[in-house]
Amino acid sequence: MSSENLETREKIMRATWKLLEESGGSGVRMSDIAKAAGISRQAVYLHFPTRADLLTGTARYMDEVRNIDERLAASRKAKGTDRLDLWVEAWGNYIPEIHGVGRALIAMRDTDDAAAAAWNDRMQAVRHGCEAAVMALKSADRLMADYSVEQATDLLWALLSVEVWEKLRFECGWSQAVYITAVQKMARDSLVS
Amino acid sequence: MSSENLETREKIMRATWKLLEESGGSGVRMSDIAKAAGISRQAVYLHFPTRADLLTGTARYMDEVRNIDERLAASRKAKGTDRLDLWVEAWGNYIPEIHGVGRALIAMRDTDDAAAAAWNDRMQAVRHGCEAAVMALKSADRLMADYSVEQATDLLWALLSVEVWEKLRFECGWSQAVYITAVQKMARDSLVS
DNA sequence: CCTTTGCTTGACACGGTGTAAAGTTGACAT
DNA sequence: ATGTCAACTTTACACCGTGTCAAGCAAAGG
Repeated sequence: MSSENLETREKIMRATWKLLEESGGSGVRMSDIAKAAGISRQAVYLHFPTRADLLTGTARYMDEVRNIDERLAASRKAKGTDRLDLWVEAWGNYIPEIHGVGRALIAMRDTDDAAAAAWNDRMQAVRHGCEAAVMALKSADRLMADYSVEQATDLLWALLSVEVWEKLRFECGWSQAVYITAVQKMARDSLVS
Repeated sequence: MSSENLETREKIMRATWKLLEESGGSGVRMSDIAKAAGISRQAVYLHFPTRADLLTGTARYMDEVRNIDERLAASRKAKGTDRLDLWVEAWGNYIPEIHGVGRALIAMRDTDDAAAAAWNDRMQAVRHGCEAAVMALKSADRLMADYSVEQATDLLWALLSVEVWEKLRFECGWSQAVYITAVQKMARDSLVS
């Protein structure tokens, strides 16, 4: 019952995840999700009061299932330039997995404050990763002279944004592997002295 | 009458422009535009059958008024590295002026094919500018060894995207001047050998 | 004076989100 | 066996923004 409750909640989030992944993050309605989860549309609203709640809930759920913390941990052990490379690789390889939900949240940002807050929150976490990588450079005295830590963090963060990933992967037709190596190189060339 | 016609059309586009600029490109409805233009909502549809038509029409109108071709021409005369710097500056300084309409078109991309096509078309023009700048580097034998012209173009194009500009200017709080110099430097560091 | 053109007014269809209320079903407790 | 509670279903509807439709009005211009 309470377990049934959790199972349904999970079914909804899995359906959301799947549909958003398949569609690239657009054109997925609440009714589509309900149908895919095998329940009524209203049941979805019973578990998630609004669309934004569903999306953020699903995003959290994905982090949990995919164990984001652990996957990003590897880069934390490295020093200096290695850390930058590993960070780019770790986050860059995580983007494709969250892309669908990310795109949906980004699309809602304009009209829905809750969605905007949820996405900003997640991106703030990414920024911390960027900052840590930049700090590692600074500690090794390899940070490009002209930039402050903050500026370098901002640049790296923008370079690693989902939007840039989308452009390169889809509009430019890059493979994921090429994306990773090119962005690693670009980060090195522009941030490491 | 036919001149009255043109005047009304222009009034609509000016209102669209103004409202989108003020709002940052979101939350502007057809009725808001009509009110701002001092006409009825239906009159807007008389001149622009759909929202996408209005946005693309306004974008074209802005190019015309702001004389984009001429402004981007300056960079075309320069050679090698200078050309890259000038191109980044020219386009980078044009972004804030088209940002409102751009944001609105980007927001419609997911649901409206016409909007997507219009925006892609404009971005393709920007890509050509990027390509020309990269070719100039190549001609001067200063293009970073590891990249093909196409790859370098893609990278520069992504770096110069409206989305990156938005992130740095608004989310990171950069000034326009800092944005220009930092992106110029980043482009040089990563594309010039 | 009559037609055409540009606009207004008011009504309405549609799609998607979110709400409200009454009904069904099954688990569990007494 | 009976009653209760929770999860879910069904149906209906409000709201908003886009886009459509039709009738009417006012002014320019033959």
